[in-house]
Amino acid sequence: MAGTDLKKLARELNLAVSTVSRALRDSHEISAATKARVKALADKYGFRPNPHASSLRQAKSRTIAVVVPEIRNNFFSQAINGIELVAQEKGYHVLIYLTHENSKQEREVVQLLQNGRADGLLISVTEAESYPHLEACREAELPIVFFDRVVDEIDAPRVITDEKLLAYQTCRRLLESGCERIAFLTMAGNLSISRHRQDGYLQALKEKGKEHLSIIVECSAADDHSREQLKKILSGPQRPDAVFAAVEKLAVDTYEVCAEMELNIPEDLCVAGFSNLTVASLFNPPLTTVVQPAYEIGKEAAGILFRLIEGKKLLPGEQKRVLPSHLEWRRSTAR
Amino acid sequence: MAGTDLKKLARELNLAVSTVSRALRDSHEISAATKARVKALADKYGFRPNPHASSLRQAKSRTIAVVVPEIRNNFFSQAINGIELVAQEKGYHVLIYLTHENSKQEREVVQLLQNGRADGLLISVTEAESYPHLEACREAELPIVFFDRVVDEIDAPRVITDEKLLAYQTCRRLLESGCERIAFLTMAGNLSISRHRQDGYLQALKEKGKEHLSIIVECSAADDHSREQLKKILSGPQRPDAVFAAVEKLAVDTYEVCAEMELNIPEDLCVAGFSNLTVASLFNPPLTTVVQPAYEIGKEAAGILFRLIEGKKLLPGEQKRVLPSHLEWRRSTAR
DNA sequence: TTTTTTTGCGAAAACGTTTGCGAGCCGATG
DNA sequence: CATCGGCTCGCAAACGTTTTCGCAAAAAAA
Repeated sequence: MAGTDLKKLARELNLAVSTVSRALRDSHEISAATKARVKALADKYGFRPNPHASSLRQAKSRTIAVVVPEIRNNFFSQAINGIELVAQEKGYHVLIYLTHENSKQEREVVQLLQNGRADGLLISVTEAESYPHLEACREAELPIVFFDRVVDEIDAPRVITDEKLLAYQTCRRLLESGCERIAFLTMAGNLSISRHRQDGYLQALKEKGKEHLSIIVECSAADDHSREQLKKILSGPQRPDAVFAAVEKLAVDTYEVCAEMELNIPEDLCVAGFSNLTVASLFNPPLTTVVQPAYEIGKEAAGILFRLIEGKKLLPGEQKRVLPSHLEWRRSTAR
Repeated sequence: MAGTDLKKLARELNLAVSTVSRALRDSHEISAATKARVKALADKYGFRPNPHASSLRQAKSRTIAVVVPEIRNNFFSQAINGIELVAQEKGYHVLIYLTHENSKQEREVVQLLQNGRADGLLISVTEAESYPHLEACREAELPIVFFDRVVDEIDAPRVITDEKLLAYQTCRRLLESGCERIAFLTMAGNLSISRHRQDGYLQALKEKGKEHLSIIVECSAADDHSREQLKKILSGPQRPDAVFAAVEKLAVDTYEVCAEMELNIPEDLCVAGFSNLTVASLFNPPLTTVVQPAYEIGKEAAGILFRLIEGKKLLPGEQKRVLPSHLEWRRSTAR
């Protein structure tokens, strides 16, 4: 019922408000008999303590916030799935904020969390020159855990993947199967993930002595821009014979551009990329992907955040957790 | 800063707490001069009013809750995208709850919202015999708006699509292009969307006088079960020559089962289905889909919810809003 | 001038919980 | 018998806002 509060219960039971409160929270200083009486009535009315009053009094919200660039992205939606699972187990609530790759929005949103709205923050950052809002969280003693897109300068636990390794392995295999000119497609790029993946790409080239053949294509977040970029590259004089996409969207864009330009994958162009598309194997041709354990990342990050919130010591490996991705080699890279 | 509250500001400015509060909220009874003084200091400290105190006092949380069966589903993640956009514009926060198609969880989660944690609820329900928790919301005067999966018995605004029409059109076109035995794949079924889509399917069959050839396959939510079901149907004596999937997952399952059974789409089996996969055109073969305007549904539903929250009158069409889907006819249904 | 209105601000009560402390009561212990 | 300690429970103070009311002083009207 809407209008039930402790006062009403207390009146009806001839008890003090404090007694009712304690009874409901199973305090040891309340007799079993009254506990039963209280709980019975509370049940009857379907009483739920007002969360704002509780949060105000206890200075904790039983709520965590998740900030991600976007949600129409399998990686993030899977991660959120993991996060929500853990949160629900813990009896916590989950606030979601989307920044749409806009660092100003990210700043504003994070500011809103400072004053107790959330007990902790899980964030996959968007690109920016600096992150004062995250520093502010540290000062406000709001626990943060990064996942996937981290910022190195800020001292907070992070859950990431061995992306550099997998970028390296993927590119090496491309080279070994005969690709000569691999283009690396990346989002505008000072992001941790872009850097790491690019490092892996370059390492593979270097190892094969083909560093001078590197082609790095920076695509902006704008929808059409990346396709225009791609078209230019693919119709240029020295067309690459493979592309390695740092993010899912760019792999998909490549397929679309190839269709438009009537290029055949993999004959004319091998395509591989980081992606959590569960349907990559249904593509024409099936798309070679590096898939990250998004769900596990979410669970892991949430788990660490809760340990922080509960003031527990972090386990040795938890300050920087690296989860293994894996490579699904499919026909889009068959030479 | 963490420890800034009205009291601190008031002390430092030689003002009363109430004056500071009013100044920050641009009350007309505060002079421009003091407003400026107050705001300057508040800015300096980066003061944010404690949301729990505000919510407690004002009996509103500036938060809405979104309850969906799952998030690893393009329809829902796109819808959430739209919802979040509107909410952020309005300065509202968004709580997310996943029910994983579990009606008990849905009930529990919705109970938690009763006591002011959220000012409104956007829900796409999971199947259940009854929905007492939603009735309770109405009694608690918590505004609800349904989207996509609605429950007819409950009197609340709903945003849906013309799914029956599109199911009908799709099946008709399948029949007209020569399919004889169309199987309708659906999730366990008393859900509004299942019923409506099935109605469209049956209507098409009836119109062509083939109602007796209907094949309705109820697949459970369990992952493997639906594939087993499919295999049985497709290896039976009277194999269907087309399937129409009521939900995305079943269309994908069909592709996988066909691959396993070495059935060719569309030669051996036409496939179509409701789906918001943006990459359906990249499938092998490109998948014919009925795509719903998920993003717009989210925006629309959120808009209506806010009108409810703000106590405004609903516009005539808003009690039941039907948005148009559209059919993307592709090679998976080419005969 | 006096009266009324307006302007700007302060004191204090609320919102619904949780919690420190103290009070009464009981049985047990000295 | 006096004291003590353990059980239950009530009183009241918090938590940080918002808001009602009231009160002066200044401005306007008389």
